[in-house]
Amino acid sequence: MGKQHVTIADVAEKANVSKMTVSRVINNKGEISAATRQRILQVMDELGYRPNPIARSLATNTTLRIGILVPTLSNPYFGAIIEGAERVFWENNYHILLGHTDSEPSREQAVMEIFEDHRVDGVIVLSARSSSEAMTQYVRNQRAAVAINTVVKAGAARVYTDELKTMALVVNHLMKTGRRHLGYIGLDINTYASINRYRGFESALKNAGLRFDPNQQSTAWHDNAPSNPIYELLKANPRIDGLVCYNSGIAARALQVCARLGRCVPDDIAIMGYDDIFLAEMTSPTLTTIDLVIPKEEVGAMAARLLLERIENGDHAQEQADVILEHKLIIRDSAP
Amino acid sequence: MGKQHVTIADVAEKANVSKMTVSRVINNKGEISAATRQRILQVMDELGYRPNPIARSLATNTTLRIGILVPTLSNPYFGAIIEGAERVFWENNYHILLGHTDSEPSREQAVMEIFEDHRVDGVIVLSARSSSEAMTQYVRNQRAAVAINTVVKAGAARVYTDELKTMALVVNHLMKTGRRHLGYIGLDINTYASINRYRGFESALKNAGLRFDPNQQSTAWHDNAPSNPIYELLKANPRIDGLVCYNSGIAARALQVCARLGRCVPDDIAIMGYDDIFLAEMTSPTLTTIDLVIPKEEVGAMAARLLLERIENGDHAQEQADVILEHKLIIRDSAP
DNA sequence: CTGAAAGCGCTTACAG
DNA sequence: CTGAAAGCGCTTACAG
Repeated sequence: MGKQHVTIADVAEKANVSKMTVSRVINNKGEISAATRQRILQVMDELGYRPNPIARSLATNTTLRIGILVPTLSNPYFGAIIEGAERVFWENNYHILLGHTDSEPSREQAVMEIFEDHRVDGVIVLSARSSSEAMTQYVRNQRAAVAINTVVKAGAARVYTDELKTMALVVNHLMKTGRRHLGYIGLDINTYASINRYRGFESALKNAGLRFDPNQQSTAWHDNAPSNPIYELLKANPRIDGLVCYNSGIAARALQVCARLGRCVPDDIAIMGYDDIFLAEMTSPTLTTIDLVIPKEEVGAMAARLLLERIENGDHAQEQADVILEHKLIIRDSAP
Repeated sequence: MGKQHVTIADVAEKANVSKMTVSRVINNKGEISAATRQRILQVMDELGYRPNPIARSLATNTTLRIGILVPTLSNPYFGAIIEGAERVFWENNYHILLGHTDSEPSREQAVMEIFEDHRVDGVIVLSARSSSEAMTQYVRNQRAAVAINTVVKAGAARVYTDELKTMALVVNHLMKTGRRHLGYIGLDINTYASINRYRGFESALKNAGLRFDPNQQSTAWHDNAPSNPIYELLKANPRIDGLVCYNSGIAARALQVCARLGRCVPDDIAIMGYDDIFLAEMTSPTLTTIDLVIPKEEVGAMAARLLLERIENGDHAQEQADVILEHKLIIRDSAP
């Protein structure tokens, strides 16, 4: 049925003091005699008093609540980041209001407005897809913000992956092992990562002196596509001897396609995944991938710390605190 | 910087009416003349008025907020359930306060108390590990509750998997394909699923007329264990010709162990996973598993609907609405 | 059809 | 060291 809650007035009455005095001991501020302090603490204990955060929020205009905007929870990538952030928030008595957009960019605005309405003290935005202008506006209406892999011009600390540098790492590895005809399988969504990973691949090829041939690339991967773009790509471009995949799930599918086409991995073709998930160790051959240098949980924790700092300093005027995340190679059998 | 918010008083003043009247149009209740209604709506629009849910919560003692207790977000199993629930809540204007326990049973109480403090209208509890008595108590202090794969005596609608029936399915499948010496690899945690899956395996063996030999079972799997319990088990029991694993991740590891031991899957030994994740299609051989008959998102959605019903009917006196989740076989190559 | 008053459970100046 | 009053932004009876 839910409990009957005891209020500050109940405590005040039983302890024979004013609500003001009770409030003082709750918040540990202002002078107060040791005796009454003790008495009040005891009464609070007897009555099982717990302050009502809603009333406090209304009075102080502060909520100890953080909004996290996330496209999906089915992807453990986001789960791990949120988990890392939550640990920091938990220690600091902040709680999380979930802002799930169900991977619909059109819901991002609604979610950000709900954060405003609920007066969250700050927001963390994960891989949002709104335009830079729109996101800058949404963020300006928040009290503090951290954007992870999300384009935003100002008003937020930004944490993002350096896809150009990462793709250079990938392409160099493939070059060093003798591959010269590189293909790419991307993802058909407009996220920061998707766009920049592809761009990074393109410029890494150019920097390496290789020709970038759009016909050897496909950004059309879709889990429920009627045709299989990996199959089409490899079939149409038999010269491809190194295939870079947007993520390790796609790379695993690429292994299956190679088996179907009778192309031997890694002898005929090297396959590279992205993100070192459990799956990467379980395929055969196992997948060579790249992974964040720091764990995803630590990315979340870092974002949380940045946000708490911004909440305390209380305005957006402070310098942009950009944090750039780097990747490292995890070499296994698909691209030794 | 955050926005300056306009209040009901601002609207009232500009529209030349009382706050009461504004409140009536916001909530669409009570009689009101079409003219003033129009005027107020227009003023609200001009001023960009949005009601403050905190103030409303304080006044109505209702929050449109749901607490979800979850052990971890790194596991997409929970992510999918929460995602399904969120879609239902979103449609009904409820929002989610995240109650992450970081897989620490000791945090469950704290999280449930935070839910109380924040006056959530209801809670969903996922795979909690507190004792049945403790959980019953925590749940009694909430306004409404749904428990998924969590032991609780009363006060909550319960949604849970029928592990006995499921294990009968698994064991029968292995029997039909000629396996007679079955082993089990469990997980070393005290969850509803972990305990009952093992029990289910035991009773399925007995019902099938097979001997249950504790030495052929291991519940000690741990991702960071110094030794590999799968290896130990198979090494010590070379007669095992069918291995049932607590989940598909463990089953994938078992495939690796078999390769190491030179045991051919499925000829020498059949391997069964549990939960049909993407990984199960990507191993070689691919994994035979079982999976929920309805998608995990639907489990979440169902739990959300149950909870909303209970919130509306507003008390725990109503009958226990137990929902039992069934599984089906997904036959692949590791146990054809 | 509309409004003045009180209240939800806290905190914030301001007095003493 | 302690308290009376006002206020945070809403809603809920109660009047008229």
